[in-house]
Amino acid sequence: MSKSPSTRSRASGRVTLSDVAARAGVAPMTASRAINQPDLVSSLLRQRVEQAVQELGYVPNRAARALASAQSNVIVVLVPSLSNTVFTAVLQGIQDALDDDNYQLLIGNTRYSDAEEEKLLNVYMQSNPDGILLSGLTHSPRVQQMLETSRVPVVSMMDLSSDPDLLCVGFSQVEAGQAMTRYLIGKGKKRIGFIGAQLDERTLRRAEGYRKAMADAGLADSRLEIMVPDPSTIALGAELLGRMLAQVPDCDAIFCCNDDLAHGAIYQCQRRGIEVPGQLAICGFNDLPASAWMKPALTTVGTPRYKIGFEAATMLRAAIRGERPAQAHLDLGFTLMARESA
Amino acid sequence: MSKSPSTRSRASGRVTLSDVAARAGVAPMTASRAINQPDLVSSLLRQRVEQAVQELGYVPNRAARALASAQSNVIVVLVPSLSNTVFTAVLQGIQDALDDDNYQLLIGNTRYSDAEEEKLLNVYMQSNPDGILLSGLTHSPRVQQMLETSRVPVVSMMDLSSDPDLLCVGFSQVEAGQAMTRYLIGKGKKRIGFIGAQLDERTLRRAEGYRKAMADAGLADSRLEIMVPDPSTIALGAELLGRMLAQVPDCDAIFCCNDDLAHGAIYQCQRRGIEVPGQLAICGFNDLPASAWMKPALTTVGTPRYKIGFEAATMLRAAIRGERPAQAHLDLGFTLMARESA
DNA sequence: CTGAAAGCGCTTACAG
DNA sequence: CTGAAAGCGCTTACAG
Repeated sequence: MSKSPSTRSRASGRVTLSDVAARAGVAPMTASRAINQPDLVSSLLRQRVEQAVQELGYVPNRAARALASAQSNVIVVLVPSLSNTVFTAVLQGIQDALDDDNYQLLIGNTRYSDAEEEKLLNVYMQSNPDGILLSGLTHSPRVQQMLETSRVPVVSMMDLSSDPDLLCVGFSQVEAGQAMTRYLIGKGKKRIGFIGAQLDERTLRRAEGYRKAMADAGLADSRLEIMVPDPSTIALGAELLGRMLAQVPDCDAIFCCNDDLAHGAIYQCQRRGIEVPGQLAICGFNDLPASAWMKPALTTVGTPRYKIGFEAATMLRAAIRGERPAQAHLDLGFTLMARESA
Repeated sequence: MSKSPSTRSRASGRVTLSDVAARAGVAPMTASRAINQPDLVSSLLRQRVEQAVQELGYVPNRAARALASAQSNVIVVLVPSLSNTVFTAVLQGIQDALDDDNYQLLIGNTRYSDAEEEKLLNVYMQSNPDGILLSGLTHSPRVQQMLETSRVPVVSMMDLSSDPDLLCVGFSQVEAGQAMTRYLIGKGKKRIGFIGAQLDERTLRRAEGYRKAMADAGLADSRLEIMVPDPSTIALGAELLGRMLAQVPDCDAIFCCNDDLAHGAIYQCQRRGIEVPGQLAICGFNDLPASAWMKPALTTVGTPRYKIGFEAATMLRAAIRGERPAQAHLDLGFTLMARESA
């Protein structure tokens, strides 16, 4: 195995490429090639190396490889939440797109905090990533600076940027918010409330779309908006429904910024004996699995989250190879799912 | 900055510790200490180094550090799913427990597959992890062998092992399945069906508990069990409810191996006009957020998933430091949540 | 408290 | 197709 450790040895005791080479009777360089570029090695030596790898149980040291090659094969992914299935679907898409590429995913959970994002990126930059996938378009100045000076390829997920130089994959959150609001207006609703939580970028954009549509229809009224920074949960949806009805008793529809809130609002209506959509229409955003099944089935906006992850990772991979994507902004659209609740 | 690259230079162009040292007028070793063990450096030199770090925007190279120190500061976490909130809660607990420890989490999604787990572990072992967190107790022989030969500390999450040498944090899935079944029996139910999907380790153990309780009560009947390998979803729960009623028309209760299935079963009952729990009692497992809110509120088993992650990471951290935990098997228990549906 | 030397385990860049 | 030399950017292990 390894040379017997001298007094000053710092050897880890693990099997190294040199051990494999020695056993196979070749130079380390040849062993390296036999493993990483087998076509460049004669089949005889390749077999001897492969056998030595098996016999010794050789595991390559990724740190050494990264250091020598100046290539980490690491891709950093930053998402605001791991408990929100929207982002776990995005992650699934990313993993599927990168499946056989030997990339190592460094997944960071920013918890909807710019400061946390900055902290995570700071640490992850130490791994010298080949590429970075970010959620959303707005980031702290220091994050933007880090990204610029590092010159690492970046793809932003979820929304569409107005900056033509930025690579992004998603859909227009503003238009989606607008489309849902128009749908409610088209149903004859006049007093349409908007419930927003978390107040992340996407919620703010959806609210922007809501406001546009309401203003266009001459229905705008700031009392119809309830915006709170708390995380979106079913419990919060139930609570905010109550607050909305107290504040605007003649409210005839509520647009919840996501399905969790909408579920809570509907459950609360059931408890209070409010008929949905007869007395009050309720709709959500994202089309979670339960939405199609609950009674009444939830009217909501279907979003291509899995595909966003898949396409963003695909775009990033191309960018890492130095290719320019055909379109820097990939619009994956959204789907209004008209069901029973509105 | 860096020495001007000679013809044979392989320098990455990034700012290195030597650049910082040169700027601060100290040896690289002193710069290293000023950054990593500031107490060992005089305040004058420390300040000069800190300033150089700022001015140059130095980012340490983690690969170089790992190679030189034979310490990766990487912890590998393998979970069977990222879309199941049970495991995202576990991850949250892990992250919180490891927050300021400068560990880098390598999160692998095994997708409930032993083969995938093996593949992931194979790749992640290349990062020379300091410790490993695994879900479940059963793994492929090659995984077990990899873990043994690597001598890396491992903590298993979710269930309790019978092997005293194995570190684990969780609760008895068998006992939990048994407890829920006894609860239904105590409610006077005689024809209690069991619906299991995915057929992962935990589902099989819960089924084992169900069988024990049924046998103890003299109620065992293999036709009452429906086990399918498909992933647990609301849609599947709806479908399997139908299959169960077709197969066992006089069924008076159904124990679903998790809440997703139970939600689907309840929604299906609503569609079919079956009264829950009057005509048919339904219960689940895990107590997802929606379970307390839906009508009827779901009777289920509350599980300490966040705490499992937190405690497992804490135990692993101790093991990495070479400490033996007070108890190798940490039982965090479970809670029967008796609500409306059963 | 500070630093010169050597080494971690690989790959690059040559040369043959 | 094969290999000897040098280097990646840090830290260990000494020595002063």
